[in-house]
Amino acid sequence: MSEEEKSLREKILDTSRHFLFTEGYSSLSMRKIAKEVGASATSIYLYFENKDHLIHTLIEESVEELSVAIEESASQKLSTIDKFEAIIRGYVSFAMANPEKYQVIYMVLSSEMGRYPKEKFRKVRRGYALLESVIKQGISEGLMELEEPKIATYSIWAQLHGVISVVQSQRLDSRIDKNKFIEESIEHIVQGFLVRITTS
Amino acid sequence: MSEEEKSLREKILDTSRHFLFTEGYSSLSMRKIAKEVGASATSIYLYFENKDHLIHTLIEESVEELSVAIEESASQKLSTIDKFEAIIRGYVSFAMANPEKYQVIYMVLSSEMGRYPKEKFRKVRRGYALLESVIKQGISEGLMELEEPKIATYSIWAQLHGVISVVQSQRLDSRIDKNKFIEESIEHIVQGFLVRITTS
Amino acid sequence: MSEEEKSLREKILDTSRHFLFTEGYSSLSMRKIAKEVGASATSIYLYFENKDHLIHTLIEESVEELSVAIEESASQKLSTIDKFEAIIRGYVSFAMANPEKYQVIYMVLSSEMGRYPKEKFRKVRRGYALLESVIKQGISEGLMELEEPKIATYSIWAQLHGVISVVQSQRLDSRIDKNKFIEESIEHIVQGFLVRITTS
Amino acid sequence: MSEEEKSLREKILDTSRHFLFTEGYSSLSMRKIAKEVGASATSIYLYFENKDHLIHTLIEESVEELSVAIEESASQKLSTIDKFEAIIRGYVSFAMANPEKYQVIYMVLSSEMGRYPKEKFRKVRRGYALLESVIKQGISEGLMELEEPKIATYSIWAQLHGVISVVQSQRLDSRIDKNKFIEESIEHIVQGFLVRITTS
DNA sequence: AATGAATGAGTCTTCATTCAT
DNA sequence: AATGAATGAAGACTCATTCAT
Repeated sequence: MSEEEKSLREKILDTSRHFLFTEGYSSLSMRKIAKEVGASATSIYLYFENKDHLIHTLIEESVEELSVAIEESASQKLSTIDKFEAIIRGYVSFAMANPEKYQVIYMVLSSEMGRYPKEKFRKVRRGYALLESVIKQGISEGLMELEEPKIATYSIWAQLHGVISVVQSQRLDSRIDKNKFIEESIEHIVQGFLVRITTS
Repeated sequence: MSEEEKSLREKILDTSRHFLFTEGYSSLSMRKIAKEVGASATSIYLYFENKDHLIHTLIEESVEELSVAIEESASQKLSTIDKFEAIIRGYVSFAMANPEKYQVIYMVLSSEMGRYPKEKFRKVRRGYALLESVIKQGISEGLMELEEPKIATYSIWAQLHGVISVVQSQRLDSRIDKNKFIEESIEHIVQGFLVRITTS
Repeated sequence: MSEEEKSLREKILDTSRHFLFTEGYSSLSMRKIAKEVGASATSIYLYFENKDHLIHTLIEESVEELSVAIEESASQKLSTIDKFEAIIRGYVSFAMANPEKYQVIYMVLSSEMGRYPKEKFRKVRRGYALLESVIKQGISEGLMELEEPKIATYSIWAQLHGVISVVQSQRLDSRIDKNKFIEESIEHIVQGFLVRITTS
Repeated sequence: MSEEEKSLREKILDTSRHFLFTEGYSSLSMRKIAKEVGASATSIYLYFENKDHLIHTLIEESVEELSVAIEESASQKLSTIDKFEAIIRGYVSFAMANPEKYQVIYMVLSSEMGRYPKEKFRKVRRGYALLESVIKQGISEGLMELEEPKIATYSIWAQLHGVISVVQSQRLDSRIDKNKFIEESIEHIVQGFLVRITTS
């Protein structure tokens, strides 16, 4: 019973996420989802109050998974510098391994769907908070020289997002190797924040 | 007469761009546009063959303006390092001064609207090409130490886009000052690509 | 329940057929049909994929009914000459008893709607084939003297159609009695194909 | 001046007739016509009050031409039997030589466009009247044995129309040669009306 | 737990026609 | 003689959602 139930719910979420990824918000339709999962359109309403709730659930789950991924990645490291990199790489790895889930987080939040309840954003903050604390630690250890750790946190996030989204939206020049592009971008971003005495 | 004429076409473009910015592609409708400009929906078809053409025009114009902005910004500088920074700042300045036009370029190109004619993308490349050439010059002058200028070009672009889009989509923490955020981000991005012999 | 259900589909078909007959293909509209049957335009799409499918269903059903009518009419006769006449009269009787269904078959097939799937025409051939076989039999029995039975078959069909369509499209002189006109026309057509040794 | 004028008017008529023939009444549009003739849609209204008037003109002209063709054809013959056949062949020849003009007469008159002013039909009668008078003559000469010449007239007309329309609407089996089909049909139709003592 | 029937509002687009020039 | 601008009405079709079962 609850098995079957969960199964359909899951199928609906997966299908919705996939459509969102491949065809965009504007052509996401309850009927298409229903058809794809092999149920009636009405059935979707048994699990989700309406289209917005369905999408909100999608976002929520993705955000949660991303947060967990980052936390796990960081928890395996000991030194501050390793944690710093682990968070960054954890973020990118999640995005590349789960493009559909990653995209859902950003795609839908923009202008298309402003009604996403603000309180639910708390969860998103978990990741930011973790990175910020590591950066603060890094400053105190002299690894970085930053006046505003909060700004640095958001800036790193933003730059990473830019890099990932360029790759995932296929705007990257076809002659460029994706992995190399990502690897080099990460290095540049990290370098941009580290104190550069190392070379001396 | 010719004043009035140009005016409606322009009004349609402005209104469309604005709706695209505030409400997204999915809720952009010919009827809404018409209502907003105070004309009948039919009238739009006097100036644009259909919805796609209208949007393509929007994109084309924005891309063109952005390209021009970057080129002008760079042309006023002499040294390579100044040109490098001028391109970056020209890009960001355009984006911040014309958020709607900037967003149009990226928003609509994603999955929602894949049918944008590939040939028209040539124009977009103009900016990339300029930055790439400056980077190559920078390498030859020993300012940067990069193996793949093309990757660097795209990486910078991507990072800048990430920073701008975070600000424009209002995902930035409300306690952070936008201008400061942008300024610091630019500095970090630039630093990430320059040779750091300075400190030695 | 299942009564009501079948009813709406049927009502849609009947109404469509009637509109097609009275106002022609060009002014047949989903909205009008919906209004007439007392349902929303959307509801039509519950029973028919689109306008074309609706019309195709109409054609298919009419063709089928006509075929059956002809076959039944012929099957009740024994001699070749009787079968020959029975087919002709069966055709005409069906057309006169079901003018709307008859017209649907021809009206819509013309240039207005070329996209009727070719394979579905097989059914139409059933009637032709039957008449052709009877004519061949008639030739072998010396009743008719024809070199090309296939041409004769189509010619009879065409002439009958001309006669019926003149009547049904109300192009007949108002002073002429319809039934008499049809009766005499049939006789002339039949005479045109029989060997005229009788009088000798 | 009147040269140019007539030229555009003529072009409009020709184009309309052609569209009517190739695409049917439902997709005949003032704008398409205008585009095709290289004028503005508005210009059509300089020559024709509205769409209906345009089509009526089309019909009127075709009817007139057909009438003339039949009359000419008949006037060259002396004997009644020759006149009889000449009318029939004149009708068919006109139809086959001017399919677009022929189709206009029948296509549009049916249900699609019932509003064609009844009085204008007088002209159509000219052809009927001629055939009827020849048939009456034929009866008095003992060539035909018919009680109702008016019915015979209409019946011949109807049969011929059936034959022609089957050919022109491409409903004829592709294995049948058109000319042979028409020739044989005419012969059968004629035979159906002649007294058959001749063979004895 | 699941669905078939139904719909009002909305989508883009086309049409014949008018009006001022 | 000719036209560009404009529009109200209508076209087919899609959508999210509700309701009774």
